[in-house]
Amino acid sequence: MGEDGVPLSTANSLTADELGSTAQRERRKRILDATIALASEGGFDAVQMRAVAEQADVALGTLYRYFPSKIHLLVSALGREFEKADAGMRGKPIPGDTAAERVINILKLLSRGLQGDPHLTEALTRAFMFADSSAATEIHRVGMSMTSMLSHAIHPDMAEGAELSEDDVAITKVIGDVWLSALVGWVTGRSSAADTANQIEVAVKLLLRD
Amino acid sequence: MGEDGVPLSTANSLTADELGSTAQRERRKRILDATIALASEGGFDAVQMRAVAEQADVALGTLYRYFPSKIHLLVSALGREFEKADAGMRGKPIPGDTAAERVINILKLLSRGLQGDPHLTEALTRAFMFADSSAATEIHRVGMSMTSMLSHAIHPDMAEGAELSEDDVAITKVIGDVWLSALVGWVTGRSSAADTANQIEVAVKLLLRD
DNA sequence: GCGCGAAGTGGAACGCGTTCCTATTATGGA
DNA sequence: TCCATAATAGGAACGCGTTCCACTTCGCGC
Repeated sequence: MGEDGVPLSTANSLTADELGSTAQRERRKRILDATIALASEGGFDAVQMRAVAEQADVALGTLYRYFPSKIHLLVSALGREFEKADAGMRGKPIPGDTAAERVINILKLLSRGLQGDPHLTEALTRAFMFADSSAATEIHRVGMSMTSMLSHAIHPDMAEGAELSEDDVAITKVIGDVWLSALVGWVTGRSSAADTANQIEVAVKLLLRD
Repeated sequence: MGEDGVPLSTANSLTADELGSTAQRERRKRILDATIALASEGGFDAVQMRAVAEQADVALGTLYRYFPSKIHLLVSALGREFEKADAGMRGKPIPGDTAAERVINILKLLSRGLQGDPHLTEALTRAFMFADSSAATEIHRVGMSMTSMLSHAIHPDMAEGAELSEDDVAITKVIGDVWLSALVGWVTGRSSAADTANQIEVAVKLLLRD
């Protein structure tokens, strides 16, 4: 469905660009800000649609016009945060002599950012895990940010639009998978932050041993 | 929490063994059967607590007495299915000359079993992803089955209670993670069954190249 | 057999995601 | 400027997970 980035016409969130008026872009921003704020305070359960609407100063119906479900809303918020993180990393060199070290460092940075706000992380991860194909567009954007950050770590001096080798793509995917699983383990209280970090480190070392 | 297998006293599902009377064990079985049946027909959404109660011929309150939430219910059902699969594999030799081949084969078997019943898989995976620490006991059992099956594939001639090397444990965990992520991707409609199979195969080959 | 506490029944009620409807307000073209 | 149309407000209503409660039945020591 939608093969390569081009979304089908299924119920999508209104993206920032296709919003005509300034007022609308601001509404959208207010909604996402409210979402992040509530998630940050109380996690997934605290992001209640009525509460988001009220805090963003929009009607419930309007909220649903912008984001067709709580999941879309949270995944979109996650996307915005990831893009922020990705943008923040671009430019700055990543510390580490080998690809493995750099990948571990970047994931640590990300994790620290996330674990510094456990409730937010819980909310966003839960949403990501629960999303179905109707949120494919939003999820794809998150995946792109992730890939971008990891490629950047593996080949720091690569040009912006350049592509990874097939093997590197495969490795990137696996690392992303492990990271996601580890995050789920942490979010669901199955493993500690230290376990999580370790789990990722072990996986990266197994995969990037050259 | 509950470090190694010994559960804390948090809200647990009533396990099969600690159920005194035969009538109770049968009630529990009826409930899990109803759960699997409903999940198999219509997936996560079709497993409605009222419907489960009715089909299992049990009052709603009783259902909640046995399983404190829909998540506990589904994860317990998943646990039963995994243990069934694990038990079914024991004894039978796994085809494949190398550890990698055997692991891939066993995962294919599992996936085929699961993908043969997409709705059921969707329901169980969703539940697993959404479970929090209060379902730690049930989740732990699923993890044990998974580990058992994978160890069996890596070292087919190993004694029952024997333990894997540290490296093998790490590899097992990573494979489990990838499998879970791939499954989530498939369940949420982000990737096809073929993609999923391929994703796992690539990961296993990356990890078990000796 | 009797009584008592635990377990089960049946159903009302509550919370939150979601849908829907009507009234009001912005917006942009003739 | 005025009007048609879309967008928003405000809020009622519905579905399903979950909780609660009054009542009945079961199991077991006396």
